[in-house]
Amino acid sequence: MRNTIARTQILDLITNSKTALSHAEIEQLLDGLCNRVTIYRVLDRLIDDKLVHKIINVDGSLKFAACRNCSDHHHDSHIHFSCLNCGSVTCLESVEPVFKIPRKYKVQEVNFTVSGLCPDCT
Amino acid sequence: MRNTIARTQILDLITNSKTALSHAEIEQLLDGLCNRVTIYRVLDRLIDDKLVHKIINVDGSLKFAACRNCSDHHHDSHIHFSCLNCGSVTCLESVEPVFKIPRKYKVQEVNFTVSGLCPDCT
DNA sequence: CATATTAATGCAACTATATTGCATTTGTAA
DNA sequence: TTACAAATGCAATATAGTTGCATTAATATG
Ligand SMILES: [Mn+2]
Ligand SMILES: [Mn+2]
Ligand SMILES: [Zn+2]
Ligand SMILES: [Zn+2]
Repeated sequence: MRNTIARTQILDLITNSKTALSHAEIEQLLDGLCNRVTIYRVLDRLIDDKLVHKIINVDGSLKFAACRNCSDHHHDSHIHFSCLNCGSVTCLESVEPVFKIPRKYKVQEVNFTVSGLCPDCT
Repeated sequence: MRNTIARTQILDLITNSKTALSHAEIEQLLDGLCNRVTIYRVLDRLIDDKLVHKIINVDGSLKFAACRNCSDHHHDSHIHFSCLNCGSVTCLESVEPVFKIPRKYKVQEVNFTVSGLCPDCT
């Protein structure tokens, strides 16, 4: 795992962003720093390294956000809020929903997304 | 809204399926009954008509399942279980998660997916 | 510092999935 | 039975992500 310019920049962007970023947004922010294929590959690596987690939006689009306390395995069971107006996706780190599903299902991962209007768009 | 053969067949397939179906699965089951573009359009209409709801899977793929009690508006705030082994997606109609997010967010829709192993794959 | 090793990158081609425009077909109301 | 618009088929197009391979560059080692 090498500390390349692309990796550093992309991780910086994601870490410093208040909201989750899409591949397209990252590409635009990088402004030609690297090829779009490299962005895909760097994102994959950052996820493997537990530095970033992937969010599947309500419209099926993907967003990426920084991980907190995911050193050995991803545990982003928090809710993601997706604004239907501005398209922003925010990690609500402190909100973990409570649910109970039949014992016969073995739960491994969780993806909770709530959509509506964010504070800026209300 | 006309009652065409394609519409009837696709709705039948979805209604009678224990698990949610993807576009590809529907296409295969229909075995050439209609063009794949028609399947996309019929699915859109069925969703508009509140007869079917769309599920965004953990891998970003789409699945379609029959609605229950969604005559005037969709209210599928139940959990969906996505099996990482066989790929099946099941509506857990009775499971509605409890969560509380800051008042400044206006919630409209909800998409909860839990992944792991389904009863058949345990 | 110089060099060797191989991870990472760029590029082009390819794949998979979904959408659009338009001519034709078909369901249904009159 | 006819007229009209909804629905369909088909081809073209769009969008997103993947792959193979030659080249570049990060880092470990002497
Ligand atoms: Mn998150
Ligand atoms: Mn459902
Ligand atoms: Zn917003
Ligand atoms: Zn299964």
